[in-house]
Amino acid sequence: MTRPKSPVRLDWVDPAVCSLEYRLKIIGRLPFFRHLSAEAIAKINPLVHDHDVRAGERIYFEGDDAKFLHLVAMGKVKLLRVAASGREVLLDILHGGEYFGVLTALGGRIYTETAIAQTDCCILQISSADFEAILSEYPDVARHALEVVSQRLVESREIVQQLSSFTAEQRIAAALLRLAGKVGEARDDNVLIQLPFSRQDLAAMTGATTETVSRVMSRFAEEKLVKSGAQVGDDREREAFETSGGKGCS
Amino acid sequence: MTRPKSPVRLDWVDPAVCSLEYRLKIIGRLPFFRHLSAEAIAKINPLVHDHDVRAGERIYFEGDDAKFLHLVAMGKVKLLRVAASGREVLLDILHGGEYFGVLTALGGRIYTETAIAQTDCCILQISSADFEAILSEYPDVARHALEVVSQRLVESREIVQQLSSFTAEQRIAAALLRLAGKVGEARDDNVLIQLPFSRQDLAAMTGATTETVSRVMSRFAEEKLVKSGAQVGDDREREAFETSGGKGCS
DNA sequence: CGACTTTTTGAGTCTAGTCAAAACATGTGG
DNA sequence: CCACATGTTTTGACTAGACTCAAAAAGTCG
Repeated sequence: MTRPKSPVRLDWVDPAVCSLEYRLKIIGRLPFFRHLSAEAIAKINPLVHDHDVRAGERIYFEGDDAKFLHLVAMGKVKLLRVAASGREVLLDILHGGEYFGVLTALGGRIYTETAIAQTDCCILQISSADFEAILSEYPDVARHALEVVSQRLVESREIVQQLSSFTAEQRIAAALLRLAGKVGEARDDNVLIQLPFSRQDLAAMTGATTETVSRVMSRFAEEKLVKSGAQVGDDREREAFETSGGKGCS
Repeated sequence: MTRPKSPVRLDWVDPAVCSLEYRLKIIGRLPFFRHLSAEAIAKINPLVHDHDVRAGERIYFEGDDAKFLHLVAMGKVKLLRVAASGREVLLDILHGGEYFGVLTALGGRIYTETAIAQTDCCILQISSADFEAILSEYPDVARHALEVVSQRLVESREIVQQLSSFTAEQRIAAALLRLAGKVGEARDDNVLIQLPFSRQDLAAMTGATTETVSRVMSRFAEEKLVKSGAQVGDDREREAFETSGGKGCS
């Protein structure tokens, strides 16, 4: 276990949340299924297996047989790949309602990245075969999924552009803004990113080294652009932005 | 016009190819529609507008209103984004049967990248509204599209990993292998990439400068890993691989 | 042939990586 | 509660890979 346990559980998973009584509500709120009728949700419900995962645990490994489609019911999950050099590359951080695993379901494929619980999580799993059946029965699900995946492709290409054309400083700024937009909570005139998120994670997200991230973050802190740390009682790690614009962070 | 016209048209678009008589056949071969019945294709046919584009011409610009879904019937199209710094980033090179434009159709979005004909092309276009209608009428189209987009997401993330963890040399090698896999033609014990493809293009594809690409390619040529040039009469530009494995190109 | 573009090569510089050590946290057991 | 072990972050000095600038060489086309 490389990550120390947080002093406070940000996303404490109350066992009751994943109990049967709440599942219909959670499933019905997922982007994939939100548009479906209550009866349809009830029919899908028994196909969904829920699974509690503790922070730091692997949900699956790159290369494993892709038997399930996964949906984050609660908590945060990170997707990463490990290069031959041993370098970890953080591809995405997922939270409530987002899918991961494989949508290229036809044919038994393998996972192309590793999924790790960033916080304690509740994960919903649907077998590839069952998801195929759902797609056949409710064609609109495929259209919603198409929307979600297309959006993700656009984001991934945005990252490709940033990796190709930004300096380390710009990439780190862009990554923080991305996180702020995704998991940030508005706080007066700044944004709080409440995540157990190390310099290593940020380095893996920006194609930089931890040392470089540390130096850049120190510079940002000096310029009063961000604050970070496990401050203010309850928060494990936070980044608070004051001005945006600066440093040409597109 | 930054690119000189090629002495030989690699993908000369015979006007007849895009004539009515051939359209049904072409449309029926697209991955999106391949599985449909002849009658379905015939019904879709009138919704498809074909459009000849000369090498170097812009098909649309980043930021334009996304009114159409595009499909490459013939030729090669490159997708790129231009960073604030002016740096071009080449995101993908598309060929026969591949889509481009926007699949996040619901709601009038804009194109997130610029599309330029790399060779003379024949492009099929379907308006967003018509494509929506097709998705409703033939739900399997959405599933096939889902498959295609998911695959593209996996590829994009592969590139993210490479940009994050590879040296310039490795990125260039990986890009060549990617091109070889996609548009390469087997040739005895090597692969021919028959494309009008400048050092600039390769630089934009790998997040390197033209100078670095030139130096690396010279080194590869020295080691007899690749040959390149407008040699052998008809070919405008070619990369021929002998050994693969080398240099840790994953 | 001569204008133009692309590619190659060279020299100098700088960003970010590497290696190493100190400072800081966090959690444990005496 | 303190001292220690473990892991993370910060700082510093050095290095190197890739960029910039500049000019020559090679190709392309009218």
